[in-house]
Amino acid sequence: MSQKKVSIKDIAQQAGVSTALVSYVLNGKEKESRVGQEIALKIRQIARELNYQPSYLAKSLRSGKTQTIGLIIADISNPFFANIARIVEDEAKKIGYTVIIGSSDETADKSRDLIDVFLNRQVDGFIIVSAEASDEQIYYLKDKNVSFVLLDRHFPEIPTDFVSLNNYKAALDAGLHLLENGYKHIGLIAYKSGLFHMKERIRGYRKALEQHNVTFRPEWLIEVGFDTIEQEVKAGINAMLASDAPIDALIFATYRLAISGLKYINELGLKVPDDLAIVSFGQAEAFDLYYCPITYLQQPMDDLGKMAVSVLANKLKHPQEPQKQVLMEAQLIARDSSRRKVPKS
Amino acid sequence: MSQKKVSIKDIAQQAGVSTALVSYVLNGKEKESRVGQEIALKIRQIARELNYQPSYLAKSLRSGKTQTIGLIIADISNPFFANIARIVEDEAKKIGYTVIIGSSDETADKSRDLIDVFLNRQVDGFIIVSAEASDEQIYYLKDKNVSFVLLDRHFPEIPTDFVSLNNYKAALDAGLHLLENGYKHIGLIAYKSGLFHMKERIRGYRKALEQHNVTFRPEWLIEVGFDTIEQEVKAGINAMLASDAPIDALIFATYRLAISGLKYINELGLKVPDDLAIVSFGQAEAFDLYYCPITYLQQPMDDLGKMAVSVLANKLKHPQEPQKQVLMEAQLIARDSSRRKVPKS
DNA sequence: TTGTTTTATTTAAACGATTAAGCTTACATT
DNA sequence: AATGTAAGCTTAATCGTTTAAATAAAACAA
Repeated sequence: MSQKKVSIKDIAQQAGVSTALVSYVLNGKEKESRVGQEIALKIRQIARELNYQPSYLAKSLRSGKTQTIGLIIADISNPFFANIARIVEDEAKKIGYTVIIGSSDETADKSRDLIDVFLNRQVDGFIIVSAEASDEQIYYLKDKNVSFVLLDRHFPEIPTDFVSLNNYKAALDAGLHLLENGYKHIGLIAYKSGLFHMKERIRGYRKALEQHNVTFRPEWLIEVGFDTIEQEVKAGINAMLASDAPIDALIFATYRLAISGLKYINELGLKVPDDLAIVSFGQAEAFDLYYCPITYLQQPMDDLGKMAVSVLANKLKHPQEPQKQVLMEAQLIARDSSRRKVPKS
Repeated sequence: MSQKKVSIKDIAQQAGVSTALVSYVLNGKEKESRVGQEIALKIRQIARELNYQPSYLAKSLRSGKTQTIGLIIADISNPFFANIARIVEDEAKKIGYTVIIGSSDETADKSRDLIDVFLNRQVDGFIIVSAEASDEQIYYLKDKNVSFVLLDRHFPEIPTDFVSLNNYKAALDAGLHLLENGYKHIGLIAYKSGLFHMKERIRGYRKALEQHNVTFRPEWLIEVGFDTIEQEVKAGINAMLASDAPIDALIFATYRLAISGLKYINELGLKVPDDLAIVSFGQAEAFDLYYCPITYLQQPMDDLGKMAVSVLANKLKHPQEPQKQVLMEAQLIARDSSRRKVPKS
């Protein structure tokens, strides 16, 4: 960078005053600090002429605030989170915050690393999409008295601010939708996870069956590990189909599971929805492109992102206010993959 | 944040020395600055005990370096760029840099905004995926003597460092692949763009036709505007099919165009590849999921991202070294959507 | 005139680090 | 004894801001 930055000092020199005056004027404190009218005007003028840009570094060092938010998401290669990231970024910029993003890749270790790096960078607060087994980190942050908001996933046993989805209700809706359309043997493929949002999805699914007096079969529920999706999804679908009560409908608890599952369903030559109805969480271009458009639970990404920023911003301004816990509703977008069941001839 | 940060001063106090010594020791300059053995040990010990974390802000203010890279990408909601972002972030972290990401959403205005915000944040350098008509910004940066590397897109008339794809070669390969598999009437859907990478793709496509002595038809080449993809793609495909020489194969110049085009091809009830063979740039889960897996040009995202970071890092260390201009090759992944043409019976 | 306010401005410390330069000792050399 | 020099520290300036406190000058009151 060639042109050495112009500082408050340069302006002061030009105007023939002290740096203090310049600071007062440029921060709009001329009234409180009783700065003269014409000198204020002159300072503003010179600042404009020199194209003065205040140093965030110096400001931050002094104030202890960096106007920076650390966003830790579980997986940036997942379009859902990528979009959330973009929304958070836009929203934060509107209120004068810069966002630094990190992807934990669903591991607690990386997540902890990121938290440390970001704390070192003196972020003012965090928005976090928690990874598996990262609850200890939440305690850590609470302990340090750092402001944060959990997004999309939260820990019911830890009192925190959060913005998340009513996953129970969403899964319940998905199940009821299928049942009402005539499907009785409904499977669910979920992640093997201790995270609450996943458990809630399972709970909702089971509640739907219960409400329609369908007896749950253990082989209908498959929980797969993060790093063995491919194999376990295949094995799971096989088991569901080989059951005494083979499934006629399948719910995927996440977008990624759906992609994996649909690939395999294609391989098997099964026709959606005649052989197997489908509903999935999340949304993806892939769902539109599929020969039979996939019914999905639309998560209000925009609202989730915006709300998270707003809750955090508020928390930063008023640290003592009570915690905000927001649950949003997903919307079921019904399409061909779950259309009313036609009895096989 | 409750526990007030521990500073170099606290350590100095505990050790009963001046802050200078602490700084020397903690920066490994004990030799040059002739610090006593045991006092050095003691300082290190105390630093560890107090869990000292240096303040980036103070360091940066002093040094003028923030160890931060600004990454400006054209569109974070595009999985290709989202992945690039992730790779850049990981790679940068390895060498001690933090990345702040901004999405220009393919507009020069937002891109300029981001550059200003990031400059204000004193990023050490930029990695930029340029938006349309943003060449003036590149001059601006050059003028300011800011270090940057262009990624994926560059301006041939402006001498800069860049890491990009051999788009000409990639498109040529795509065309030749189709021609060699028996397709003669090949269309291309591209963006209406002044950007070089897009022009190169078109040039490569036309070169392929030329090499096989296929006379190019104007209606085979459709260039659509960013914000009218849907309609123009439809109209374009219609025109290509209604031609005197209707197309039997279609190349999409980007992933997003492919998604849009394939949806419409589905609507039309055309069968891939029997009615229409397909090759697309970019890669997407959607391509795998399609009933007929789509042939695509695999961009070496990993290498692109890593190389960009490495070129920038080098530039930051040795600003005077000659510019690095890297062109990488895409790999054609042949799948069913472009399999050898079977003459219609 | 003297004292009290009010107004306008400057001084200087602080944020947390880095680093050139200066200051003591101790010891070796002449 | 005088001088040189190396070792081991400390001092203080600096990066660019903010802001409490001090100061100076002007305005007003008694």
